Amino acid sequence: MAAADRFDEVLALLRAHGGRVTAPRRAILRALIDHADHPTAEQLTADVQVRHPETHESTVYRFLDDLERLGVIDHVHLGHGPAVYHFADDTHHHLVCEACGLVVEVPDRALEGFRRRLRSDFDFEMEPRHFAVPGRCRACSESAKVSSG
Amino acid sequence: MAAADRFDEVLALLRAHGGRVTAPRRAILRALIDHADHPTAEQLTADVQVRHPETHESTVYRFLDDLERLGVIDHVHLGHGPAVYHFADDTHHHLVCEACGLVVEVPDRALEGFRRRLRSDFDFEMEPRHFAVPGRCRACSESAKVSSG
DNA sequence: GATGCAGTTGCGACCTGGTCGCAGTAGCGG
DNA sequence: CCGCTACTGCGACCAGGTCGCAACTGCATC
Repeated sequence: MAAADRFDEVLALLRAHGGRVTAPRRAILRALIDHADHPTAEQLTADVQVRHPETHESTVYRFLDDLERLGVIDHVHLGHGPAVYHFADDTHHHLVCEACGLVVEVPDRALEGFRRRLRSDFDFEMEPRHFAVPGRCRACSESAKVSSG
Repeated sequence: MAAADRFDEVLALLRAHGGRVTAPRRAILRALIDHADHPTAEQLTADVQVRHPETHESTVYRFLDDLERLGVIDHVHLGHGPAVYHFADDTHHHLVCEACGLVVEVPDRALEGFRRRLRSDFDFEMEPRHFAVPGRCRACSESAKVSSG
């Protein structure tokens, strides 16, 4: 989806649900779209405050909550530290290296075998959208082996 | 391992590393051993304070950190909210129902297929010891289907 | 283009979960 | 039973986020 389309589409959806389009909301949505990767609420607040320094963090949190309720975005906890946000139509999961913080995105279907196994063996429906799967990237896992061996 | 053995063994290990055995530490370790499931630091503090009300939460956190550094215990984040603690020799992983909070323990080997897949396809070594795997238990996943359909 | 009112805002207080510096206390090796 | 040093209780502090409130403003209506 083109960024301009997304911008107008989200605002239309917001209005359709009785929400109002305000200057802070435009700026926050713009910041979300402009961030290619996974921004935190703090990063988005900082981006918005470059042009609108009076914008308060609580405004950002509240609008992010609204967008999440509308199904526009999701938030993910990558580990300790703040949550990150991304558009909900971008359906992937996150692997996070606990050593260097690298985030690897994996498509949902990569989970299918494991999900089936947990379903049949443990009556559990895995859904790691809200929390990332922790571990080590190859580089960190190899350097750990070298330094400890 | 019998509880009494574990108690003495941990204290011996502590002393072997230059640590001291104090009344608060005995009480915290006792509370850890007496908890069959996965207590939070707050629960352990409360348990200890039944008999030793002067015990401070920071003492509990510090001793838990020490025990973790000694490899005696691990902490796991089950989701939002406080971390829980368990003995490190009890090597399992945690599936947590995000709806009802149910914790399912799974042995490490249940992860092997998925771990191999992530390793070969994404150069990633999954190690979900420090964060639980989120999802829904069977009951919650079925009641969600009913109420939404 | 003025009016009204509900949705939104900035602000500051507050919350949870946890950490830290400090001065005083107390293990435990000698 | 001394003395060194680890440990303790205490309170302040921190990150990340939430909430109540009074003021403001989008926007539907007239």
